[in-house]
Amino acid sequence: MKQKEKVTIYDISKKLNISAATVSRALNQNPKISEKTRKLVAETALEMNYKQNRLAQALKSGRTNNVGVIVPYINRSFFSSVIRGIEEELTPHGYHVIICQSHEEVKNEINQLNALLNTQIDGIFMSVSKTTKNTDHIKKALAENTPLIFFDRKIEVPGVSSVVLDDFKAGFMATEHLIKEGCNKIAHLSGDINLEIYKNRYEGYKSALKKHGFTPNPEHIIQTNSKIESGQQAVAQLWECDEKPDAIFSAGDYSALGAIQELKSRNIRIPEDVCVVGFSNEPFTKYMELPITSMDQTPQLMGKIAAQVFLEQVKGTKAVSIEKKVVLSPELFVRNSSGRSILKTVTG
Amino acid sequence: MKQKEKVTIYDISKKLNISAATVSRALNQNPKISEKTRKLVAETALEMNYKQNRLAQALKSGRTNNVGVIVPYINRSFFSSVIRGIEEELTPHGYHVIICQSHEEVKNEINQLNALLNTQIDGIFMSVSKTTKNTDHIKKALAENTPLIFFDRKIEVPGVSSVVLDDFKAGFMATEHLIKEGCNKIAHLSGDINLEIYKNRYEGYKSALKKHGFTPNPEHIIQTNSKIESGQQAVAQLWECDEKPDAIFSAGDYSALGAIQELKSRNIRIPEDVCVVGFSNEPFTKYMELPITSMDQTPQLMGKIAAQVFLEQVKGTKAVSIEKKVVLSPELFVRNSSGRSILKTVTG
DNA sequence: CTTTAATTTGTAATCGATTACGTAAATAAA
DNA sequence: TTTATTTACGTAATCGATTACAAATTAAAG
Repeated sequence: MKQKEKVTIYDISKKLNISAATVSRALNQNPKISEKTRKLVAETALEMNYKQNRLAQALKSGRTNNVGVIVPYINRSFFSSVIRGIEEELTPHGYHVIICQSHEEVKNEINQLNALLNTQIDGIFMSVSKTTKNTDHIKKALAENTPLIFFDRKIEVPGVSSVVLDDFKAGFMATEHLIKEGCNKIAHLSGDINLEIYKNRYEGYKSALKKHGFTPNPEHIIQTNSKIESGQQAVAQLWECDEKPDAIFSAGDYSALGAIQELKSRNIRIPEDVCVVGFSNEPFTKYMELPITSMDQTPQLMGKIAAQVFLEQVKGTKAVSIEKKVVLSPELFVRNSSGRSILKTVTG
Repeated sequence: MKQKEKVTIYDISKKLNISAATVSRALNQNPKISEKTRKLVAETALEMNYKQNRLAQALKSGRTNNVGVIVPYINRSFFSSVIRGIEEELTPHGYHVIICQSHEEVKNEINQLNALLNTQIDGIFMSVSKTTKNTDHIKKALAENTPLIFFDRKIEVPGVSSVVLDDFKAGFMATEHLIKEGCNKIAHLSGDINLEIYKNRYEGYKSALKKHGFTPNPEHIIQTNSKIESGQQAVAQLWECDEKPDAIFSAGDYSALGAIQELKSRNIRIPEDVCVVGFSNEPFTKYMELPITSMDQTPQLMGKIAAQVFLEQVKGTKAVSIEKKVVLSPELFVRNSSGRSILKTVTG
């Protein structure tokens, strides 16, 4: 098999009897090179099939044009969509996206982060794992002066930019929507309160109740994970209460789905008896025969904006640490699982 | 802000008054280094917080420990799951995964491929775009001696390994399943026949019909894209035919979903009047109230195996080009959209 | 106590591109 | 024509790690 015949600027310089420095400058559009030489070099490079060795360049410049993304799992609609957004925004700028999974384990998160730093990455995007409490590894990245941007799931670390959803508002909107549909005993299936996002959704929920003069019933707040079964169990538990809910606001679509399944198996009508609202606008929510109302997080936009924040950061003066906090507005897609007033499915 | 204080082997060598070569050897477990020195270096490296500069190492060795993955879109359940498999298999070996999207455009595919080759990637995994016909860009990668592995969607190029589903068998199985459910006028919603996968599914379909003594009705073969609307239109078109189908085997889950929606709107009962089988086992298929029978492609396994093929390839003698063709078996998940005989949903 | 062999470490080149500094050539000014 | 300026290009160091080759040290053998 033919060896990789790597053509270098030295090969070009030999062929043209000029110095490698001149070749380098010509290729980099350095103004101190005559038009004649520049053209000659460009042509020769083309015909010799020269390809710049980005490793050498990276070693010299300290920039790799690679960024890393750390997410719990990449095959979740939300995360893969964010990554798509990042990729599409950065590719035109010559960046490549390296992906890593933490599997929701802070241990993996630390390993992946260190591995990325070690690879001389130009920046890191991350959504912290559920088990992340300590921020030492993040501060370390910061100490190495590597731009770090949180998206969706963040943790408070001074100097770190973030792009997140307004989860408080989202929780508020979802709850208020249910109130306007005539519900007044709204249960909440929360996620892990250790994560800011779930905490904020919960706070938004409480705030909406308060605004409309309702008091949250502690029995109606149930912590779930993002699994279907967990939603089923939650309903089973809720229907043990003295006061049965007439609506469920779930902080996740899968638990909302499970809740709906359990409600149906109990012959409870949706949305007539109980309204259900999910969260994330997972693709499946709109495909159901009973399409599920859900909160959209605009993941692809989130990725694009995170990428833009990164680009600003690397363009700016290195000496100054920019901390930018972007908060995206959620969008509620009202569908049949809660839209008592709508006649036709909004598939938006 | 504090500058990146990069500790190099020279810093260690100065501190210990030994040569950088010795430091390098000590850190690399070179046997020609005395135990005493090795330990001393290891300790000093640790306390100085030394981190190997992988760029320098990569430049010297020619290996970056990065691999590239090119897929049409990363936020498709199938592709993101394959990527997850690749990532999980390669991370323990010190590799990082760089992802690129082709957006189903061969132009982008070529750009991304070249960009990856330029980055001195150690290997490339790819699923070709629908518009890929010419293989010059792929041969170029091969000429540069970069391991290339196709997964799912491949194109015949000598010397390229591949990991694919047995789509013929899948098409055959799906069709035979429908025949066994008592259907004898089975329509097929095909994908783009330019892609081998769809061609093979179609061939498998025809072969199953033939085996059981049926002749395919050309009017019952409809080319769709993988969109819901396309499935709806297909049903509309099929129900214009003189002979209405009593089953639909769709080469994609979204078109199957569209077909089901359209059938329902025409008050056609599923599975009593018409059975429907989809393809890919997208998450939503099992969440529907009428869960959809679908063919599972074991994407995560596909990714893992593709990664293993890659590892074998880089371990083997560089001089020899290994061409390995792995074919995975599909698995049919029979659900209510076609399982006339099953009582309860198989959610598997 | 030499001589030889085995260990351990140092020197310097290398990977490929970039760039500060310096010089030769070309042009403008005197 | 001579001097001053530009303009264009070359020399060599640099990024950080690896490694062929050589040298120095130690151990073994005679």
